[in-house]
Amino acid sequence: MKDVAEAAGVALKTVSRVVNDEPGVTPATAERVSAAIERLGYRPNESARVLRRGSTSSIGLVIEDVADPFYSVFGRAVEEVALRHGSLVLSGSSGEDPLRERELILTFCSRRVDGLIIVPSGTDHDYLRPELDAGIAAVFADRPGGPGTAPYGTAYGTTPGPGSAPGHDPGSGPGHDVPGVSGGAVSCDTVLCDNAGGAYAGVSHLIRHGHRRVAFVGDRASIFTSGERLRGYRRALEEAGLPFEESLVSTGPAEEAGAALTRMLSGGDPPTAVFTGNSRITVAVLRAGHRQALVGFDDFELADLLVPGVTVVAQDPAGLGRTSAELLFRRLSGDRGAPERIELPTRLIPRGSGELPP
Amino acid sequence: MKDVAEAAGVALKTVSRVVNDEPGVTPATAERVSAAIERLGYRPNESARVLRRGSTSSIGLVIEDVADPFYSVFGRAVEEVALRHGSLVLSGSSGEDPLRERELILTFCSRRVDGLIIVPSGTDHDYLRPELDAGIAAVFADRPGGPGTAPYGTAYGTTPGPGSAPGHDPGSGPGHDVPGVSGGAVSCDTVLCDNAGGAYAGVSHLIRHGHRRVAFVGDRASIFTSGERLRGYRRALEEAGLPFEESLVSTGPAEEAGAALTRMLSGGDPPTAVFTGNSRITVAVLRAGHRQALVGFDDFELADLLVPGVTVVAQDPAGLGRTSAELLFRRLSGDRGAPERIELPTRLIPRGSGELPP
DNA sequence: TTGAAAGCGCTAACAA
DNA sequence: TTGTTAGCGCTTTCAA
Repeated sequence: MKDVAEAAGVALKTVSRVVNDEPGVTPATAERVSAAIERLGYRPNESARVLRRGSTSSIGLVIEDVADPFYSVFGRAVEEVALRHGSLVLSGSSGEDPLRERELILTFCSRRVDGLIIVPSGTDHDYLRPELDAGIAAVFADRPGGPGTAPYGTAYGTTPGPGSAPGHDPGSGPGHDVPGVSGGAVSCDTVLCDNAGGAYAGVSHLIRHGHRRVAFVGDRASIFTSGERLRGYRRALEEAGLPFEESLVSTGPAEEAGAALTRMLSGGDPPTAVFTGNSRITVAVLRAGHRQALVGFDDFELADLLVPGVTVVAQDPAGLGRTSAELLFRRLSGDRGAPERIELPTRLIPRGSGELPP
Repeated sequence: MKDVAEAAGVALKTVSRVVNDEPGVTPATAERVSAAIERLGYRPNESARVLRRGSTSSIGLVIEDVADPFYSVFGRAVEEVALRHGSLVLSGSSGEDPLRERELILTFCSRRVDGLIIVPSGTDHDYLRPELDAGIAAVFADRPGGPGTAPYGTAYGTTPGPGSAPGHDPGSGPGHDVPGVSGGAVSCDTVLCDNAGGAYAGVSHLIRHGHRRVAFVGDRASIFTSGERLRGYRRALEEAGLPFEESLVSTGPAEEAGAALTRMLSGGDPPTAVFTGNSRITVAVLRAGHRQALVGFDDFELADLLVPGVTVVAQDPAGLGRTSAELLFRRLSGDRGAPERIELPTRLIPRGSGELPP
C-alpha cells in the first residue's frame, strides 16, 4: 500500500479511499492510484483490514459431512446467501463428533467469523457462551443446540416445540429417552425441519393404503431428528388405533438397517410396510433387497428411477440453508429480538413404493 | 490479551508464549496465565496473528458447485488433508462462470490464503500471475488451468499429455476444437483424471460386447474433460476399425442429452449402445427412458440398484482431492521442483447395462 | 525465565 | 479534496 501511495504520489489514506470506493477523491487522482495498483499487482491485506475494522465478513459453517448430499446442498444455499451479503464461508465437517465440532467452532471463533451456522452433533454447547457474549451470532440448523446457550438477553425457556402434525404428544415415549427432544432449553436461533410431522404424514400414508403393521427403521435414537421422526411414527399409529410394538422398531446406524429389517421380516407376523428414518437407511434397506411397501424420510437422487419409484417425505435442504443464513444475517445486521425457532414443512412425494398394497 | 496479562500479573509476551506453547515459561506462571485465559474467555485474534506472522494457515478451494456429489466428495478429501496440516478451508462455488471464479480467487488471495486448489472453469488464468509471484501456491484439479500461469521459475512448455490408454493421438479431431486440450501451456501443478483413457476403456468395453454403432453423448465440447473423453471415444473406434460418425456424437448441456439421444435412435441405422460423458448426462439419458446398452463416465450413487445396473467408468473424486491437497501442502512446505502433472487412473465397473448385447 | 518496544498493513478520526 | 497520526492485537527482536 505504501508502494502504491508512493508510485501514485499520494498519501496512504487516498489509496485506502480508492480501494474502498470512498467518496472524496478526484477522478484523476483515483485513476492514478488505480493504475499504480494495477501495475504493482497490489492486493489489500484482508487481515489488516479485519484487525482494524473488527468485522471479518465471513461466517463459519459446521456440518456433519461436507460430502453428504443433504448437507452439501444445504451448504451451497448458505454460500449463496453469504455471497449476497458479501461474506465468505469457512466450512468444516464435524463428522458427528462433538469434540471435533467444538474444536472447529472455536477455531472459527479465533478467526473472528461474524457468525456461525451449526448443525450440532453434540448436545452441550455451553462452551459457546463466551463467544456469544463476545457478540458472535449463531444459528443452529437441522437440530437444536444443547442446553446452556442463551444469547440476546432473552431466555427462551423450555418450549416443547409442538410440531405441525395434529395432536403431537409432547412427552417422548418410554424406552426411547431422546436427550434434548422435549424440555431442552434451546435459546439460540434454530431452524428445523418438521421431522415429527413429516414422519407422521409418511406413516399415515402407508396406513391409508391398508397397512396395519408398519415397521420403523431409523437411525440411532440419540440423534435428535431420529427421535422426532419416531415420535411422528408413534403418533400416526396411535391416531389409527394401531398398537406400538417394540419388535417393529429398529434404531441404529445405517449399516445395520438392512439386517434389522431382515430380522423383522423373518419373525412371526412380519410387517407389510416399512418407514425408513433417513435416506442412508432407505438406501441400505433397498440394497439389502427389500421390496415391500416403503416410505422413506428424505428425498434422494434417482428415487424416481428405481422400480418401483420410492415414495419419500422430502425435506428442503436448500430452504433450510437459506433460512438459516438469512436469519443469521438478520442478526448480524442488528436484530436483537427473541431467539426464533423456525420449522420448515416437509412434502410427501408418492412414487409407487408407498402405494403398494399389503 | 492485555487483560489476561494484567489478570495474571505478567507481560504480554508471556501470555503469547503460553498461548503458542513456546518454551521458557515456568509451569506455575503458565498455570496462572491459563487460568486467566479460561476465566476471561480469551481467544487469540487470528487476524492479528496472521498480520504479524504472514501465514494464514488456510487454503482456498474453488470448485464448480459445492453441492455436486463429485465435487463435494472432492472437497471433503481436501478438507481432510488440510485438517492434518492444521489448515482451514475457504471454499466457494464458481458455477462454471469464469468471472465468478476469478472474483472468488482474488477474494481468497486478499484473505492471504497460503494456497489455492482450483477446478478451473475459465481458460485464462493470467490474472493469477501477481498472486503466484507473491508466493501463493496453486494447484489445478480436474482440469488444467489456462495459459499464462508459470510459477516456480521452471516453465513447463507445451506438453501434449499422452494419457494412459495405448496409442493416443495428440491432435484433437477436426470439428472439435477444444481449447487447452493439446498444446496448451499449463505450468501450475495439475492433477487430472485419465479422461481419455477412461473413455477409451468404456467404449472398448461396449465394442467387445459386440456393438459396432456406439453413440457418444457428452457435455459441451468447450469443457476440457468432455474433449478428452471424446478423444478416448475416437481412439477406441479407430482401434476397432470402426468409422467415426458425426451423427452418433452429441455434445451439449445435460438437459439436452435425452432429446439428442432420442433423435439418434429414431434416425436410420441407429446406435445399439451409448457412451455417456458424465453422470449428469447418464442420469438424463436414463430419465429420458433409454434402456439400451450403456456405459457412463463417472460413478454415481444407486447405479447398482437400477435395473439393469449401470456400468460405469469410475473416477476417484476423493483421490483427486487428496492428491491435489497433498501436492499443495508439499509446495507450501517449500518444494520448488518443476510443476507436476498427475493423471489418476479410472476403473471400469461392470454392472449389467454395459454388457447387454446389441 | 521474563519483559519492553517496535511494527505487521490497514482504517478511523481528525487536520489542513 | 487530501494528508497525518494513532492504534487494532499480536509476534519478533532484543534486553534484563
